[in-house]
Amino acid sequence: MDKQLATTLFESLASGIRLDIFRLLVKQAPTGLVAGEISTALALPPTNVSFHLKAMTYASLINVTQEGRYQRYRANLTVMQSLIDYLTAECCAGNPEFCFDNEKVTACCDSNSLLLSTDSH
Amino acid sequence: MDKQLATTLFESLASGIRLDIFRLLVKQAPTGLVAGEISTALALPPTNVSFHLKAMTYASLINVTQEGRYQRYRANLTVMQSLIDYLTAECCAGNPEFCFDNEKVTACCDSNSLLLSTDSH
DNA sequence: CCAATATTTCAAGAATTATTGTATAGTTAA
DNA sequence: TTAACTATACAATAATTCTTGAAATATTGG
Repeated sequence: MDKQLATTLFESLASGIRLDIFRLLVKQAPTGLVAGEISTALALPPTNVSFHLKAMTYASLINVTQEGRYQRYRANLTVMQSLIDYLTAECCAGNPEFCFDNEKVTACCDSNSLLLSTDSH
Repeated sequence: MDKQLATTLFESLASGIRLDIFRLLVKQAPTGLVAGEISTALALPPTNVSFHLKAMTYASLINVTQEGRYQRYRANLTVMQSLIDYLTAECCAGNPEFCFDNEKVTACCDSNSLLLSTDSH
């Protein structure tokens, strides 16, 4: 997870519509939804949804697969986990005592040491 | 953590400059830095840094305290932790098996149950 | 008070992003 | 093949965000 990717992912999440789309797709994992279903569920014009889906796909926040005439979108939960790891590393980095309550820091850092593999921590 | 706050925070992190500022302040926690130090460290015009600092402060991603003629900025690690919790809840929500590797899911969900207090999970 | 310093506000323009209707491309089923 | 359907591409406009220099505000030290 480099800065460029992190920035792009945050950009992808920094819109009410895109956040709605992502949360909808997480709820529908692993099946996902086709574009029309997303458009209907959020009551938005198909072109607008398509615009945001394209941006989110480019950012790798979601994936798309073709199913005949449908385009099925799924949340990319792997990259989301990487983003959480990145954010956790940013937050904890050298300063766990200011990031977490005392009673929580042990649980957090234990899980971090398991979840973070490559990062220095 | 409601959607509005989450969106605002993602917006705050969705710029290379603001991400640089935040990472710089995390590294300097808990002392923080005054505006001029940030401007110098990142080699950016003071007005531009001020613009971003204002946005980040409004979003509560950072805090500011006055020290004479200086304005000292600090990373708000508490809200960052809330954001990580929110993102974790979004990511895991109902679908831990698609979010984490099998060997990691136990560690993750254990820490989540400790870290998440109000959210249904 | 005055001069120097630190930071923000303001204003203007540049750049980017968002929204929507229309048109196009691709797919399916009869 | 044709008609219906799904989704995206395109184009135009609207809206927002970014960047920067100049001016304004506030504080300190002499």
